[in-house]
Amino acid sequence: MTIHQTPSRLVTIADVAREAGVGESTVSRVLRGQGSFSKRAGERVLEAADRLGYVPNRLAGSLAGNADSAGSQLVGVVIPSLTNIVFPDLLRGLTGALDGAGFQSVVGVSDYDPDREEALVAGLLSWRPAALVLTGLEHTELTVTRLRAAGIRIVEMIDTDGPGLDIAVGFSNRAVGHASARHLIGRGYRRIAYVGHDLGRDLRAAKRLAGFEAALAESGLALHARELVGDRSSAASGRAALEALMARVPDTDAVYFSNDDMALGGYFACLGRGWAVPERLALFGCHALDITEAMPQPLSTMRTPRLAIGRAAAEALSAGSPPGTIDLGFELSEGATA
Amino acid sequence: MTIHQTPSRLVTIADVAREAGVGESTVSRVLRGQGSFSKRAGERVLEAADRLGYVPNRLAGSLAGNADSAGSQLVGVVIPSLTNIVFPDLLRGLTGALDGAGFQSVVGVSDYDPDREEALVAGLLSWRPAALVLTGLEHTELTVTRLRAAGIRIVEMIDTDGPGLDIAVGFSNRAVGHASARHLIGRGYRRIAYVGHDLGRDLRAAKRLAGFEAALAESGLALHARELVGDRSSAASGRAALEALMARVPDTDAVYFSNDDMALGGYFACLGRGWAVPERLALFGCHALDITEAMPQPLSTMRTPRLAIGRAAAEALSAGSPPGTIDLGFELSEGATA
DNA sequence: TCGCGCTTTGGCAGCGCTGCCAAGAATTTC
DNA sequence: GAAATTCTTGGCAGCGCTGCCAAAGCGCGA
Repeated sequence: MTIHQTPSRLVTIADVAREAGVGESTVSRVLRGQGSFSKRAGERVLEAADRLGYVPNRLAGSLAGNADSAGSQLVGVVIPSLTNIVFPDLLRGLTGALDGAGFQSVVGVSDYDPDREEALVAGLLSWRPAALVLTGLEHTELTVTRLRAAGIRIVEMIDTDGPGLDIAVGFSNRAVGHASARHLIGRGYRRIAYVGHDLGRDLRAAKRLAGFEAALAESGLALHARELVGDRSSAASGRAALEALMARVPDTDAVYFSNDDMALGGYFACLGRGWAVPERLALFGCHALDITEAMPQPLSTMRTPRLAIGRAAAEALSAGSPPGTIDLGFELSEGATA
Repeated sequence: MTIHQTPSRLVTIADVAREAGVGESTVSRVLRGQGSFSKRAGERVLEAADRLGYVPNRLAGSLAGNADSAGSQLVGVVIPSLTNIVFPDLLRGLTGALDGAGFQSVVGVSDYDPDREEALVAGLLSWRPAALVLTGLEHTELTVTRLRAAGIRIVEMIDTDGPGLDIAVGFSNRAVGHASARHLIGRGYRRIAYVGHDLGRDLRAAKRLAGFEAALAESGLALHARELVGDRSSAASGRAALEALMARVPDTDAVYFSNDDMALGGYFACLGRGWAVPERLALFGCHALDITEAMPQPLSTMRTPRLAIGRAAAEALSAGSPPGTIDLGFELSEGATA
């Protein structure tokens, strides 16, 4: 092994062409396996490229390529959070499938802030991505304008309760909330409370609650109580919120949580206080996180197809699906807590 | 609002120059706030850019810019997993700080596979990133060769047990394992078992175990038993593995888990079986995930500075820190399970 | 009014790559 | 054997931007 000096200039296609004794275009064709070239040329180029340690410069490639529209093979992704495991799951499905199709993901985290999303979208667009994948259907006016002007494919993940900009992949959060309430009502619970995190920011959770309350109303019921924590969704918040709720409204017989991690915290509160679940208090979550399946009593929750959403988003993009909504549904995970 | 046709050609700097009645260079200077230009020119350019909805093309910018080395403002990131919350945490710290410094992250997930990492690194390098951020110190030979040849800054996160390529930010996994064992020994446990996931892939977990066993050996002890699941780390795996272990070696008095989520699964197993924690069985985890702090008995574990590692990585890059290792340490989270 | 030094400005050559085109080589057809 | 067809190939323009340079504009003292 030789001492390696940082080369003053990286190897370019011209270097490879010289080394292989062919023209630049030939190198380009061989390296992309496109167009026609002789076997001999192919071998020489590949050999030369290896010998020089050539790494193509996609920046240049994308710039030169089809300059009209989607130049690059980058896909911009904006998710609201990495804390809530829901979004890493989405990301996993997305990047997994995107990788397979030869795309790279540029990721931004908006922290549930529309203005932050706006800034991220602007930044991402400057890389001339082939497409942009966002979370949710709500965006600032400027964001929408920019997205329209960019003339690229847009995917909005996780929410199908409303018109999308281009392709929407997800499920109806309203329907999830509605079905959750139906389940609790069916089980005979009547004094049902809600425990959630900041609704102003997490609009999907707000939609679930709206669907939930609608179902209650259909049965002549109303939310027995609600306890909101300003914080982001977490087990600790769920635990604290449930304890606060029960101190305030002790005759509550079931609780609907904004999220499984909140519900897990609630379960911990019950364990700590010795409240029998579901006899004393029933718990119902959302999303069916892996963790809640390992609980002594598996959590009653709604399984949402997070991985599949990410994958479907990627597939819709690489397949060039027409605009529209792809509803992947959800499924009751019966569990043993409600 | 007018009907918006996808423009056949996106607005370029030349369009802005024409609209503003100035030269291209002036537009470039104004837009980047670099070099000198008159107030008047500045205003006209900004106005024109807004009017046309100009979005700079960073592809072109990076290509033209300082072509010698770190052209772009992209930073490549490779993490092994998004399932294990440890990595989203790293990513969060990283992207947060990187955003602040004007970088965008291109993310790849290697799934703990060195060959996959190799492919991802090759792919990321083709975007001529300003730097690359990897996880762990172990890479294929070809990966190392390519990284060296790229002549860019490299950060390796989370592991400081060995020589890094450039900048390493993290903590000593060996030391974590060692300290965990010291704690258990100090508490009087002697029949200590290990429950973990696939060690061949998660090399950091393997290093922790090595440190753990070394500490045991220093006290004249050895691992009482070990139970490995081929699966990835999860609460369900932890639960199943602990039950299998206890069926096999029932006199175990403490268990060291590869990870907090495995430990949480173990805790659930204890709850289900009615094993008193820590009297019948002590549990010790790793990483101090948020969730485990909300448990009725907080998990005894090691708090690792995941967010800080991501942040420190970003800062080392933007500050142009010299090569070397940044050890952020770790901290015992005493909890109540061991 | 002129000349000097400073600020401001526009033109132009690339950055590395791909698409297009036309020329040359190889192959086939009659 | 000549013409027609196909396959290979290299040259060159240009993607949108920035850096460099020289020219133009400006302020001010002599």
